[in-house]
Amino acid sequence: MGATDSAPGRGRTDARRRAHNASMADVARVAGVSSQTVSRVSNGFPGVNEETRERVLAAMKELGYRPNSAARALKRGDFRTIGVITFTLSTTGNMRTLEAIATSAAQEGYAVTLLPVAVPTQDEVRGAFSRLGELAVDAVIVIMEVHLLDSASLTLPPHVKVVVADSDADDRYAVVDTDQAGGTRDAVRHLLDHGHRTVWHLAGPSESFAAQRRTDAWRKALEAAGRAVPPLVRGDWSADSGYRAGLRLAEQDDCTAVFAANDQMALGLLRALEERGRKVPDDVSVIGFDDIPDSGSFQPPLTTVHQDFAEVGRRCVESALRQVRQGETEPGATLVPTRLVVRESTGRPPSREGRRG
Amino acid sequence: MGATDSAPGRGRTDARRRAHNASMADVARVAGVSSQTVSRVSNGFPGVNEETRERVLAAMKELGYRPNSAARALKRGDFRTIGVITFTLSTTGNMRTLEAIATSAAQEGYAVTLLPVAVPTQDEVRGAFSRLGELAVDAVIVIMEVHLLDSASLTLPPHVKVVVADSDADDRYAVVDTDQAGGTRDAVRHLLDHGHRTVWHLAGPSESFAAQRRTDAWRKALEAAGRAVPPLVRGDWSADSGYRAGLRLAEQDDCTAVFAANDQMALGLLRALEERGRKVPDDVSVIGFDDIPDSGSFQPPLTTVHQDFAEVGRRCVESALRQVRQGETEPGATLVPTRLVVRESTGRPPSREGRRG
DNA sequence: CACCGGAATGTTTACGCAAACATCCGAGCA
DNA sequence: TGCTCGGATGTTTGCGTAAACATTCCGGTG
Repeated sequence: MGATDSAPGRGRTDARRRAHNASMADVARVAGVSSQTVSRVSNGFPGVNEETRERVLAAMKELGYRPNSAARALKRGDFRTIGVITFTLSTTGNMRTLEAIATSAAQEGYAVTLLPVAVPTQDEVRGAFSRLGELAVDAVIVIMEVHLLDSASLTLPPHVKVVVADSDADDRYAVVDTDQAGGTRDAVRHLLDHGHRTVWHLAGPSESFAAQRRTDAWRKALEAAGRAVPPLVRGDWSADSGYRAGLRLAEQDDCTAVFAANDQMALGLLRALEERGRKVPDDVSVIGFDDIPDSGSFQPPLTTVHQDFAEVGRRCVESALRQVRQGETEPGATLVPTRLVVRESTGRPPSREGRRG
Repeated sequence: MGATDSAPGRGRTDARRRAHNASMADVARVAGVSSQTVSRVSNGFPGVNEETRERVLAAMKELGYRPNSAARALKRGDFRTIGVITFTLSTTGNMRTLEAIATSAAQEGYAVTLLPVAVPTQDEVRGAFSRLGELAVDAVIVIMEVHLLDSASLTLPPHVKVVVADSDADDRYAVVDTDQAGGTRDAVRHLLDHGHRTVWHLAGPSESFAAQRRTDAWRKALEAAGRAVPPLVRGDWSADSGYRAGLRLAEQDDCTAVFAANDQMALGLLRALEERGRKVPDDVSVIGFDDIPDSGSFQPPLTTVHQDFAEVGRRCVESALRQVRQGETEPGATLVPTRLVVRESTGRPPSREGRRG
């Protein structure tokens, strides 16, 4: 019953964290100015005498003043924050993109908040989108297959701007994507140029748009070159699925070149081929996609298509902020180019005799 | 003049986003109650007639009402947000930890905002910490070597709670760490149990505390078993550094077992040994640390120490929220156990003849 | 029948900031 | 001298919410 802390029953109003950061009013008092002047200094606005400004700055420093972002957001109507919706971070690509987003955003004075989606179902995604309304963000970047949210019932707060990374181009949104088709074309041509008659394809899961586009581009590149299109082999992005597919491919002795839709599957593929006694690149050439950091250490080092995730992230932020600042959405796609990284897993096909009818 | 409201030069006061989300007042008007009642419904407080509550809920739905988090934060004095400070996301561990943090936080109704630090220097880190004050977070989780911020000059807003993940135990903060020592001990014992006379160690960079602890534990485990402690070989976590170290290790024919401080270096090591004709596991056993997803697809599949990053993330959030809720810091370390995953890269040493003096 | 107690609901207020508007003051000019 | 003009600064106001406090209305009670 005793007044432990200070006055009894003082009825701490609101903020139980009293002893907290100094407010503008505190600074104003110390500096002997009005809080409005403090505000001007704090925001670097003109119209403050140099001498006054310094007095205010000194007071700020003395009190350890930090603007309260909640009050700012409430007053200004924006949060200086970008949300990132993602299903999983466990792919190199998503992660690197996220990292670039965070860095670029930070440079612009924006924070990044993560909105993880537990299961990639429409409901979950829709849930994430609707939570958005109360989630203190000015824009969202979606790193995820967007067909998950193509339902028309999707309602998201009208002021939240959306950018979609690395996914299908829904024309309602701004999309930033790697040039999947270009990268694939380069990969296929690289193999054909080495003399392979055709190129097999270890595709990613059919639900993935990125996988779909690589597959389409692969088929198109072969057709354009007048080559036969071998049957499709599918994996699920994992090294293990690549291994399993590799066991099957090792049986096809007319298979001299494989384009794997990502590096991890290529890793499994290499192991399967090795196990089955098919030498890479002497018997079979293998090319991947992504250029994950380890791919130079595969056995043999993997030739692959480098994706510039950092650039993707950067452009996502760029587009998001442009939309926020202009106050209007900006649908349309941006393509980030890829680069072929030639290492040791590709070479000429084995000489012809013995195969063929 | 003018005065219509949409007159030219209307000077929209504050929030230029007028047509925005409905506010409590709007809901109150529609439901025919006071905004306070709306607040009570919104927060699930008692003392509202069931019938009234439903009327309010209906109004909310009709208007698509979403509480404004800025106003909430301002009023309540907390942000329901956890910040994560990290240097890079490009290691599997950091990334998986981050993912678990985001998921756990979401379950508790907390958002996660990312605070990337460009360069891991003290100044940068200190900068990140001081920005924290205005950065709308109630707690921070640091995924980073803390010795970067051991400077006493580090001042962070007094109300922000700190949890340090996977790093050294500074007794000012709560620390959640993987049981590096235990995992290392298991790895070394596993090899010794297979009959190896001693175990070499491919260490991580000396700046890393995690690396340091693995090295210490490795040495201690060997000493405890009365074995010789071979010279230390150092890498920098990358597969490539593992490869380079592997080339050197391949020269040591008394080296029959290597404990690599992470899986990526083990990957490079495997390649180097393979290239030099040293069979794994017949000539040399290799064991890693981390159990990254691909390690089961290495050649051969890698025996390694599994780290439960998800659990680390979860406990970080747990500790952070406990601190936030109790309003006081809670220094002390928590250890998350590891698990040995035995695959095919470890076995008995080759028979002795031919070696030895 | 005046009164009490408590549930349901309403009114006031303040959170920290910044836009809008108001004021003050000295320099320049007729 | 009286006036305007513009830079420097102060005052008022409101953003959306929720705590604190006030009011209303009810059945039950002495």
